[in-house]
Amino acid sequence: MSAPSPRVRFAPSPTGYLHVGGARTALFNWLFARHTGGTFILRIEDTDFERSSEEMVDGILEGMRWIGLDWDEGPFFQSQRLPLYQAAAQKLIDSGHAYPCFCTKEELEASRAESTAAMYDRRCRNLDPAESKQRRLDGQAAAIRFAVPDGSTSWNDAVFGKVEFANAELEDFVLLRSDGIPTYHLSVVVDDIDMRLTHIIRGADHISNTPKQILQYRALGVELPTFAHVPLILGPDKTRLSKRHGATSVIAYKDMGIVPEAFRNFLALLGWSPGTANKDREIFTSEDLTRLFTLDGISKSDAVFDNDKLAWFNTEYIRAYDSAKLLPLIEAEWRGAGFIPNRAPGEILAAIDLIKPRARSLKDFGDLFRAYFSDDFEYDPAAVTKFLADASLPALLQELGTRYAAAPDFTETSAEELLRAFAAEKGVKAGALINGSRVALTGQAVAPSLFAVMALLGKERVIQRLSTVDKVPQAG
RNA sequence: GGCGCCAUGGUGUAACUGGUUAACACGCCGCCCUCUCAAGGCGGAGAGUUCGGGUUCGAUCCCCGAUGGCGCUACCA
Repeated sequence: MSAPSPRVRFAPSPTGYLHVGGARTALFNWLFARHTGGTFILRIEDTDFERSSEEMVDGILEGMRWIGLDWDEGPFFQSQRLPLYQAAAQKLIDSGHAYPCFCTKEELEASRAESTAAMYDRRCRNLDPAESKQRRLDGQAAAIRFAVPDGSTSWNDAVFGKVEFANAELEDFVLLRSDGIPTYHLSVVVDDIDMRLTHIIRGADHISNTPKQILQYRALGVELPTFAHVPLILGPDKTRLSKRHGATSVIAYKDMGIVPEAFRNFLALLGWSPGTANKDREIFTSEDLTRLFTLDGISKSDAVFDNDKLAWFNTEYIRAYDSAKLLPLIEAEWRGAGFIPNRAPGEILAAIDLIKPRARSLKDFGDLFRAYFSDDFEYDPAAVTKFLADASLPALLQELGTRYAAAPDFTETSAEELLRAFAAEKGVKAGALINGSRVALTGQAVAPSLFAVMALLGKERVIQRLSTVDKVPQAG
């Protein structure tokens, strides 16, 4: 019999938006599934009704779609599978692996306070089964606890190797709350079994939970899946990534003008490496990633989220993107910013091609580069100060404008020839005119080669913007 | 506190089962190019692998301890 096709899952809890760590976990599962030809399942762990919301579910799905992760099965909702967990709990009770606990919150506190290990003292574990049954029949609420056996529990983690816990460290944890709702410990195991998962790829914060789950697999007589724990992502100060460090939701990066493939590429390399053969590369397409991804490339130590590196990936992707592919992303950015371009589609694509090598974010197309898409743009005061401060410049540039108006043709080459001849004639440096013109035409000190910009904008606009250069507000 | 995990320049990673001038990328600095800024080209600083022991002819790599960080320790997930 050959090994079954891998089945993996991403199982977020909709108590918040898809955050960076969750996205990376989802990505690794997805890459693993795609690499092995396996199945990627999406499961929503919404058993905490208080904190879960439909809005968060939508947010998570949106985040996954944004980074390009599609799932083969689901989304399944645990809230709709309650009978499954209850049946499993009953099975565990029947087989002597679990028992009802009638302790109140106060009793539990007292129990933990008395115990040296600060754990529940299992006082309900040895209740007479008949008595327990009667008390439940009488309507007394009971939580179902797992009866942790003696000994120790270990497994061979695909990332961390052998991990072992003494069972004495484990409390008789709750499987089913007294209201019949399962806890995480029960529902994950039941679902992971029911969905026939072969590999559990999840955050390393679950390492300590794993023995509790393994104990249930054994009690249920089910073979263990392969566990692969993935190191966590930390903030720049090496503490757990949180709002304190800035954006933590994946969609926030979309809103910051990050291109999805850049984000995915960046994320993939956080805690994973394609190995020696590819160590000189960092840019990987989705296809590269799925081809190269294996569990043994996952590292054991936590990784720090580096915004500078993300920004670098972003510029690389924006530059490499075809303008036609970039356009929808830019249009979304424009819509968000309330900006309406005033150009023909062909001109827009040409402008994107010209300026994309200089963009660091999709946002740049909506602010820094407005002058390429509209006649309604601002002049950057710093640029004016830097290149347009000379009092003699406006008049010169206006005169240059009239020369362009009188010129028979207007191409990148002819525009440059004319300007340089004009500079020589006036005894000024061509550079001064070029830089001044750049600010007059684009509002920015940073732009592509001036004459390429002129050719793009067209003769009329160049003349227009040069003629009104004296109206440009001087800074400060 | 208890238990578990981790530890290579500022950051992400590499270094086959112990033998390398400890490599690559981001970031940083400088030079070239140049009409600005990026890009690109060239060069540079920055770790002797957290610290201390041990094993070994020889440890980033194996063992022990310490330290630090993180995680878990709920009728949250």
